[in-house]
Amino acid sequence: MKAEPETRIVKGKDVRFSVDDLAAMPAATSPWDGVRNYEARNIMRDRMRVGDQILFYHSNCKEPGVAGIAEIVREGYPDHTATDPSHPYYDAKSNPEGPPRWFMVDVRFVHKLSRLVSLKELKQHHDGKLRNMVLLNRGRLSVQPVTQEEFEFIVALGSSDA
DNA sequence: GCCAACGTTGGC
DNA sequence: GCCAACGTTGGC
Repeated sequence: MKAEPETRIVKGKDVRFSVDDLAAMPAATSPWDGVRNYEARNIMRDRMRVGDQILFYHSNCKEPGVAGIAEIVREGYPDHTATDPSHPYYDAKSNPEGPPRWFMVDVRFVHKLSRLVSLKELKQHHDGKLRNMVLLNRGRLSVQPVTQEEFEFIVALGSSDA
């Protein structure tokens, strides 16, 4: 799951959200709101289960890469920020009276990796263990599937010295 | 700030 | 249902 760790102002509000920001939340837990892509939404709505772990990826920043691990603590439910006109992620096409268009999950901080596993480093394994990784083959999707093998490989990288 | 990749919109 | 125009993502 991708989030932007550096300050970015949308509609007057800072939408920055880093792995440290998650850790600092009450109960180290936060809704993953603001996803406005149907494929990403479907993954949150239909595939994520309580207890699943996710890689917390920092995007659109100085050093993009996997920064930590979180886990799903609440399964897909409507993203109410879509129908709040004052919210940075307001979606004018979402009808508060109709069926919800956008969904979110709640995630809880698990731990940071000992070191950030940068996109640059991930790319070094594009011909190897990360051959099929969606992040490298497709990019541009803010919630995307990761295989068990990819997950373990990246966590192992982030647990060792560079 | 640039721009490639790619998702969405909307006319036809 | 096609596809050109447009908007967004996100690395660099």
